[in-house]
Amino acid sequence: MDKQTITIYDVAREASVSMATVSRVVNGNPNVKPTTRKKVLEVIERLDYRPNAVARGLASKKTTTVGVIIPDVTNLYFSSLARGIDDIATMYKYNIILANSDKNEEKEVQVLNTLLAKQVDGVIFMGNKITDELRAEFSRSRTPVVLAGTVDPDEQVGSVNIDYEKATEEATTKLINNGHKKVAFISESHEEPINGMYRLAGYKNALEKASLSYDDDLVVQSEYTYKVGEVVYEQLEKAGATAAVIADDELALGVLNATLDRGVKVPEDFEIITSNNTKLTAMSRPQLTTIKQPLYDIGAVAMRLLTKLMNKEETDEKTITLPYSIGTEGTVK
Amino acid sequence: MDKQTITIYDVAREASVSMATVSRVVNGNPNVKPTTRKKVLEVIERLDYRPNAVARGLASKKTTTVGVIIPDVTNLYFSSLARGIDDIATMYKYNIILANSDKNEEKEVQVLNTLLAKQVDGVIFMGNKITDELRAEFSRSRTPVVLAGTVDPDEQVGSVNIDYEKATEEATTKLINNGHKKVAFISESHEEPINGMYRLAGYKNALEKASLSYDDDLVVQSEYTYKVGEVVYEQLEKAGATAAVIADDELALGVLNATLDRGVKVPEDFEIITSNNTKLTAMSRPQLTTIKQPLYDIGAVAMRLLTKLMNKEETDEKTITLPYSIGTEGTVK
DNA sequence: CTGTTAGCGCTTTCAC
DNA sequence: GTGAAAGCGCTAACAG
Repeated sequence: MDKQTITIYDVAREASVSMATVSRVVNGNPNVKPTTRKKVLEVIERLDYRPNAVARGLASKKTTTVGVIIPDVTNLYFSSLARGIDDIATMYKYNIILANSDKNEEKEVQVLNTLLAKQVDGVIFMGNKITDELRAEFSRSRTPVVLAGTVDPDEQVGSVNIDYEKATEEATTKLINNGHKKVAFISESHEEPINGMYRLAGYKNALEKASLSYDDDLVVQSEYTYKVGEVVYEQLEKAGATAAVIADDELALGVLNATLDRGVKVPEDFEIITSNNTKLTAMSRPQLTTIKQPLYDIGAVAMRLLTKLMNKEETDEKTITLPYSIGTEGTVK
Repeated sequence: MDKQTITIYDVAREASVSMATVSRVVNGNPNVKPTTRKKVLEVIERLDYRPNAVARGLASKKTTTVGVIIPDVTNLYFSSLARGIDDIATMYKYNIILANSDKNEEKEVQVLNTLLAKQVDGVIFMGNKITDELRAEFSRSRTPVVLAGTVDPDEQVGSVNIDYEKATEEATTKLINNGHKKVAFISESHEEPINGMYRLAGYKNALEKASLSYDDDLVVQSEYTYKVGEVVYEQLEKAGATAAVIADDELALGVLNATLDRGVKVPEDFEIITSNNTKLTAMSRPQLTTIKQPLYDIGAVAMRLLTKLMNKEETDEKTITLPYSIGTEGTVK
């Protein structure tokens, strides 16, 4: 039925050695006489032997694959992180099982469980809020977990982020310094720690430092989609905002275009700073100013951290904060 | 060391049945007395038993995971296909191992091999040209393969695409009908069958039907990046083009912005039709007209086809062509 | 430096 | 309807 699959045993027989020896040469174990190694290698070549990673995984209890939970691959913010993750994973000989969660708590738990059932050596999680259930699953398994672009106030697992509070404060301040008195803040639900705890706090800090009062109408919670740009802009207009810090690039672009479509001049009459530094920010006209998060690096560093955790290496710090700046992209790759 | 992992054997003992029976209830085999099933289920619950998918994979020779080779997840065209793939995969209880290839032939072969070593039940390939080496690997393994958004003239494996030739012809004709005499055609290397064989042919067909002569200067081969838009636009300007069919959305957006930055009116003085229907097309100002490929569906149908192949089901047709249209996106999701 | 021997945790005949 | 037993293909002590 299945194509005659050749096993380590076949190689051993043909090379007149034991399977242990074959295993050794396959795994690069130095304790093999060069002559023997050569002989085995020849047979492997001749028979076109390919080690079965599943069998190896069962025997060694290591699968060299890590699970990656992502809200949506078609979201440039997350796919950029994913790219960093995959590159570093490949560098360390890991593969990635990618699963979309749509930030749906039920799916997240469900997917985490199938990942663990598949014996992944580690998990990288991107999402929102770490629910209690999720946190329980994380600690129930001994599998290391790293959050990328995702924070958990209860810092039990590894994580890589930027300082959202400071970044948002800086962005807001920049707008205020540009003369805006009514700066709006738009993000998804404040239930999410990144928004509710950090970004919002940063926004408030900036207001306070500038002695501006906080106005509820200037704080809008919205889903992160391009198409709601219209609606959001109308709310901002009604509230009299002349500038906005927006937590998502697609949404920011939607607001930008809605603004332009109404003949409002950007940035002269309405100024926007967005937060995710995806390539979209460089593709709009005018270009969007953004909190320049090192997207690829967040993913890459998260994966690197995970490799350390998987190897039980000493790690100085499990909660990593990467630097950011604010500006426009000069060029996109 | 490892957390005391509980196995099927523990469950069997606790439930006073054989592991065969436990296996049966776990796998929903009907040949189990309801009472027994209930008892086993209770023990599973109590012990919090989770079947080890790796062991299952080794014993059953099925991993319920498929490999997905993608040029770059951060490319919206491909990530949209990937989303369709993952959704259908999930629906059929498969997981996806996602690997970026950068369209690099060496990486493609390398990654395919590690995927096969991991005993994936099937492979979905997105890329360019299927090199001979790749084709050899495909047929050497018994693992079913489906190409998504990728054609192989030698139709040995499954594939899902649109009719690139007809679509490009239609796009070109549309531009010609809008009064353009000098329509350019921009794509990546003509070595790629999609470009060299189909799109280019479609472009030529359109010219011919309109009795326009083919002009080499109007045919540009360029990498698919936003930033080369400038350079490409300059070539088009020099060649006197007043319109262009562009094979990639990021590139098209680059050209669009370069055009606008020069004060040229779009579409009045320069008209563009792009080809990939990514959300970028709706986010530009003006919006880009595009060949509206059903991106998500291409991925979804490819995955569905793969499930059939993996189950050795009868399939009417392994080469699937999906419909397209030409226009602008009214709204983006 | 190399071989022997147990498993890894589960599926799958084959009996009963 | 249920159990016993033989692997799946490989790693990892443990000898020698």
